[in-house]
Amino acid sequence: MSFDRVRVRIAPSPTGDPHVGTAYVALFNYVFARKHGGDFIIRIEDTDQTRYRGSSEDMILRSLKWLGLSWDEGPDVGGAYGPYRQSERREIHAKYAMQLVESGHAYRCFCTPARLEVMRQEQKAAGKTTGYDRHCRGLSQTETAAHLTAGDTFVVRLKMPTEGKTVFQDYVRGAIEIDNGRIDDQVLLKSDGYPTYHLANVVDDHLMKISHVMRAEEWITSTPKHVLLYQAFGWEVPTFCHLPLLRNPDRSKISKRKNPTSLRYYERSGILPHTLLNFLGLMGWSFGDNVEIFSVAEMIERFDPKHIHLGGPIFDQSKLNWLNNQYLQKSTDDEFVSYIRDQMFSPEILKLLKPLVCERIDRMEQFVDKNAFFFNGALTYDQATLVPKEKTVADVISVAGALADVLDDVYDWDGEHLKAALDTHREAIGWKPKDYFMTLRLILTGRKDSPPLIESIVVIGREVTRFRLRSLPQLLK
RNA sequence: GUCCCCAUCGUCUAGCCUGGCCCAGGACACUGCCCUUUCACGGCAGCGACGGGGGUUCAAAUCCCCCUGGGGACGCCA
Repeated sequence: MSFDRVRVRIAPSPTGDPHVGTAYVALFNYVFARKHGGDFIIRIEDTDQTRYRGSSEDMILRSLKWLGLSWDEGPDVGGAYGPYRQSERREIHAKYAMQLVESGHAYRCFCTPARLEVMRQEQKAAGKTTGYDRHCRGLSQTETAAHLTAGDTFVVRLKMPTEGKTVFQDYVRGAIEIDNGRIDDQVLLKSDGYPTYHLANVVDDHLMKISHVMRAEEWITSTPKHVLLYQAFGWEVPTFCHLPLLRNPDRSKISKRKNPTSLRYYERSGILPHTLLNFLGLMGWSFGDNVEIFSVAEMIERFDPKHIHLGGPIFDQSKLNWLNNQYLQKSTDDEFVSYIRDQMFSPEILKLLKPLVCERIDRMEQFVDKNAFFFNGALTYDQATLVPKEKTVADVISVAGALADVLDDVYDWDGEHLKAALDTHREAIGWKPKDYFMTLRLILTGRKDSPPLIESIVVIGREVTRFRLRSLPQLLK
């Protein structure tokens, strides 16, 4: 291999909560980099303007710092190969895309999203695999020029070979091959001028001298596209290593609807950062010698991606709890004090709580009992009081589920947006305000005498709110 | 549906590459007992798996093939 240095990266997309899957991939990359004295890099892949959330990048970096995974280059610390935010690299990506157009490896496509949608529908109806029909691939220079002068928007697509097969070596899986005929003419540059993941990823990995691409298994199918892209550019292909996907208890790809996925949830619920790292290290990998409890430093000593078990591990909360308990028991007095003080009763949380709780307590002694729900995860419910007259348990469960969906779409977790979302949802389902808000109050705070609902939800946070809403069906069974 | 990946206790896994030491080891969960004024911790014990079928071999959890099952991908999302 001619990469003279191990350089790995994680490429999170700032579209929401910091994800436990990001931490998982980050851990393995981090450990691999440290093991080989290489570099661990964070690159923010914010090329999707429709899903971009401003606060997300900060939260992701914050959560990774909380975990103690430090990076050598990234959007906040810079580095020799920056910028590390793809939105700031648009000109670079556009330049390389046009370079491929000129070299004949790519072409402009003027098909509208509407046309593509119709095409896909037809393909689906005919029972075929969906894929671009290469309508614009054969466009003549004059036809292209006509579109251009007409001001038609276009995307740039990679011209995939129609014959032969593309093979790449996965570091843990061995050779993986796919017939070129089934690889789509991938969009490289979107009509808004932003690159797609495929282009940006390959270009940036090359420019940043990434030697090993360790990412989740879901990328296997598109890896041949990436390989073909490297070849079109004439660049050396890095080593690919696809990690297994974390799973929900039902074995589907881990998702926030079925399992808490936010790192902030684990932080808020009092899982220690080194517990989570240790636990993640147990997913698909084992230390050996029947040792289950180990530090990241110890993991670095033993780690070898070759020994990754490829079955997708279920992210099971009960073993995580056991592990955390082990660490809690082992902690020193000072450590324990700082865990509780910094992670549970942090000044940030207490300051948020102050305006909500102050007028409702006289002696401070009442604080803990009256406000336990701000710190708890799951609550217990009394069905009789939870369900309004004229409503059933099933009604409440369905409202909770629907509301969880609604709140997943609320990107700005503040009073204003939450109020709007709740009002809209309440009207949509036609519940009386009194029933709706009291039921919600009981579900989310567990008591009737809690501080104002919306403000409370803001503090409880997105993760715990979702958790209470989503876990309600089990609790009412 | 098509393609790709995967397959050991309910769960996380060891063993598989380099077949015999495996009638499969550890951990979580669960059950029982012990410790204990309670709960928890801790200790001990128990329950519990090589998906199925063909090969190869003196010998297969380990190698090969098929089936089945699970997952992923099929976007101007990453």
